[in-house]
Amino acid sequence: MGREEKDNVLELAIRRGFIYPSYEIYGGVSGFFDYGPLGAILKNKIENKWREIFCIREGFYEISSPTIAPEEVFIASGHVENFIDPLVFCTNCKESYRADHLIEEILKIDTKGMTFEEMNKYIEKIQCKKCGGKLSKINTFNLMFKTYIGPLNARKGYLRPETAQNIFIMFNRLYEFCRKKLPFGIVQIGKSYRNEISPRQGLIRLREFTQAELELFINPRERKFERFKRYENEPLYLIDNNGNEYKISAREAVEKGLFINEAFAYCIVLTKIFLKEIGIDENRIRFRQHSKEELAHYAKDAWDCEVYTRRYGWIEVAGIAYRGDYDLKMHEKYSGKEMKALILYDKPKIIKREVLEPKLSEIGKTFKKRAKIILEKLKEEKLIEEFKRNKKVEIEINGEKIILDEKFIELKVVEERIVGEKITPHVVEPSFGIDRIIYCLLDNSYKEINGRIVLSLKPEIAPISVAVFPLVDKEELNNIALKIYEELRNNKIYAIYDEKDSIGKRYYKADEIGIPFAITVDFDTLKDNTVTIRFRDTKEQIRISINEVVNKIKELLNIS
RNA sequence: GCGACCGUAGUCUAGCCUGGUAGGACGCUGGCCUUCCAAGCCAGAGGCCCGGGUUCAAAUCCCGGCGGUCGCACCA
Repeated sequence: MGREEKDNVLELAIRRGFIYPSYEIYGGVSGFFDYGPLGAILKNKIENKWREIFCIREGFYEISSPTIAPEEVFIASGHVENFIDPLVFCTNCKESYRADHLIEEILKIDTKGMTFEEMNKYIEKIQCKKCGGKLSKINTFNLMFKTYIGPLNARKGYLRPETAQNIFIMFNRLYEFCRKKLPFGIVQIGKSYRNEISPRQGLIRLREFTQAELELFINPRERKFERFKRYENEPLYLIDNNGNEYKISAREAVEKGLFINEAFAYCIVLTKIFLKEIGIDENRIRFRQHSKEELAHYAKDAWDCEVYTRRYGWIEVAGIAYRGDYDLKMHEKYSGKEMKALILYDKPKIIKREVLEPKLSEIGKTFKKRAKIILEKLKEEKLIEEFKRNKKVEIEINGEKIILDEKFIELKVVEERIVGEKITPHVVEPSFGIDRIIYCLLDNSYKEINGRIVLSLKPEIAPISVAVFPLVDKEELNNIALKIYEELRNNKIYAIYDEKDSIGKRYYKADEIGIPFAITVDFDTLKDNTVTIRFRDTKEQIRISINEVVNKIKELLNIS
């Protein structure tokens, strides 16, 4: 895995302006990074590629929400309660442990649902694994950033630890927008915040990071998912939670029961397709199922998408979670607002039913204030049989017996049309860590060829698309090169111009930041109005007329 | 959060042990040279992570903080 070698990729990324450690002049703060000039373009291109796939091609709509939310949101979502680590440390040697893990390991007691006070009692029976010392009581540490909304008597709030909650909260609005039909999906790209205990490894673990998430709302009774068909043959590299490896198609994985349904498999495949399309080698992409212990508090099943990197081995860049109905149910409970979808039957069900219909005017006149209670009681089904037998019913209110005969009620047969059933949709959630993906992409693209560093980013993803150079720094060449440079930019193509140093040096520097094409104006240009286009990966050149340059570049970049 | 190691220009690094205020290389800026694949010439700018202590004097020794790497733990 090459753990000892230094991180050339990170070094290049910082040196050439992709990323910088944040707040450097004040000593830096771990877990935060700035995107520099090239990194910001790269990030935008990757996010737009994601949009291209999820929004344009797959047809899911994007929303954009605040990153601060009132406390209630995360009480309901379970993050206030579950997004914490119950830590204990040894009062002697300072070693720290997860309390729940320790209890399960040493005492073999299931800690699920246990309060911290209960855990504390068990912890008293345990000594430090390392030195036998006394363990402290549980220290809790919530990984969410806390804040206050407004001045005086402010409402408590948190910076969101995931973008997903906003979509769940807006479910009714979004369900309405999507014309009340399942399945439907909503996406969001935005910042999330987690106050990690020890952020490390550059872009891999950040305290503020960008997520791209899809919340796909489905009917849990449907195993099928219409759009899955077009992707079912995609080959996948899978590792299930027993450690079994599979290299099979998505369809086969569904048939083997590895995935809960086709919608889940569809999200797995989309994840792979996205990574492939931004330029990650598909042989470096695998999916690993979470073990029971790894599962988040909301997840019924989850698979991580991992990409292989030279520096860190396999790292998680996306997670596909089956959140079931957890979130909608929780928000329904805490907000008191119904959050359900109506599933229509093929044909409305028509149910014939006998009811005792009260004659309201008679009951009201006779029983006055007691009428309301009487009407409630009349809904009891057993009274129907009694009425059929005796043509009257006897009910009791506060110890008083009341007899109701045909003067007050009549037996009727009513027809009820039931068009469908309300259910809580289930959610499949692919969630992407954009920053990690950027790191993996840089790692995947980084090549050293005979001492030459080449960042072989796909042309459409590379931050700068074209470099324009005069072969040597001569005014007559520079002027032509500058004109081409200008024209490219006017055609919405990211380009740079450089006249310094030898041509070889300029090619080298362009290769290092992944510029796929270099246009060179040479002395032949003065004679016949042609220039060369040099290709980064092969160093080959073609010669074309200046007039064709923009169109040729557009063609190479795959834009029309 | 614990432990180990570490922190010198944009990058890599010499100097630290044996205190006397920094030297190189690449990069950067300007100039020269240069007719296709970085490292030819000249000139220039730029640095001891922060704070405190010891000392006549601290990049150097001590303490604390911040940051980094690795291991443990954690990573929804």
